Amino acid sequence: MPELPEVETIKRGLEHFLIGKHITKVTVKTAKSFTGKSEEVVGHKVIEFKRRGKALLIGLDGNLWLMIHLRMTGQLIYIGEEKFAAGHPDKSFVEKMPGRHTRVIFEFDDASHLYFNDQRKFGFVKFVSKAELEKDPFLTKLAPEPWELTPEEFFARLQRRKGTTIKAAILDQSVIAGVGNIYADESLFFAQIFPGRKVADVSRAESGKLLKGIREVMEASIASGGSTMKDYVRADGTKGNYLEKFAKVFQHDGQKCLTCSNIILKTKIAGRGTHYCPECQK
DNA sequence: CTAGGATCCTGTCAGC
DNA sequence: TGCTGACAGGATCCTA
Repeated sequence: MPELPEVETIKRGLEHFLIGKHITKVTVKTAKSFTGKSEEVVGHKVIEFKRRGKALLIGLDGNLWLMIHLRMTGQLIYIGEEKFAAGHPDKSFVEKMPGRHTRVIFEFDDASHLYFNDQRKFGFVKFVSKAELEKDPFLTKLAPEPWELTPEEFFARLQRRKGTTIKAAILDQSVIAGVGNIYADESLFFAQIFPGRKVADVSRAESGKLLKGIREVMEASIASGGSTMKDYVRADGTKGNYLEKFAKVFQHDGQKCLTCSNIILKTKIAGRGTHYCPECQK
């Protein structure tokens, strides 16, 4: 579930807390969730944070990296003097750690902890050298970030997927990095394009508007803090939903379109639940 | 090569 | 209440 804006939010939160700290212990509770020799992570210092698409990259001294992908249900929870939780928003944000879905635990030299939680075990932590990271198949296939793609290059990359739907095309990480199901639906609403339209029928001008939509929707989400504990817990203590801050169609099926008042529909396109306005999107 | 469906895994919810 | 199937903010693998 975490898409580019959520991972960016995590990156900004964690770099604030972790840069300069040494890792003193790594506990792998679920073998599937960790690749590499976890005992060799111990003793290394956190140097830098990067993000590529939906992948979080944590640079350690000695040219070593931790690559983390949250996939559908991953979340990262930092607990030290302060607490920071982001990723798949669920009640673990406010529960005691480790929890039922905790897969990997990192401990730091100030006794703070970072918990990698993942209900469905699709996500992972990989410990690799710089050389291995550069050869990682996910990263080598990954398209440029939305802000690094020119409209011309975006249009050209879309043409590689001419026979499929526009929604399937933008979910393809080799076309544009970081778009997932929420931002696909939201950006297609922004661009007034029906998600099931064939790529071949999307004009150059429309693809330009779509790229603009992807950027703007993601920027709005990042500005609001992605999905974090802050969004999950409202000031009055009730459960929040960060989607309400920016989503106009995602999970709005049955509700009125904010633009035209027609009812937002939900269907299945590209194998995914797809929300759209039948009046605004053609 | 492309497109689309199955698959990995666990939990929740709607409908009998 | 208990069961069953569908579905869930991802990416890869397999088949046609």
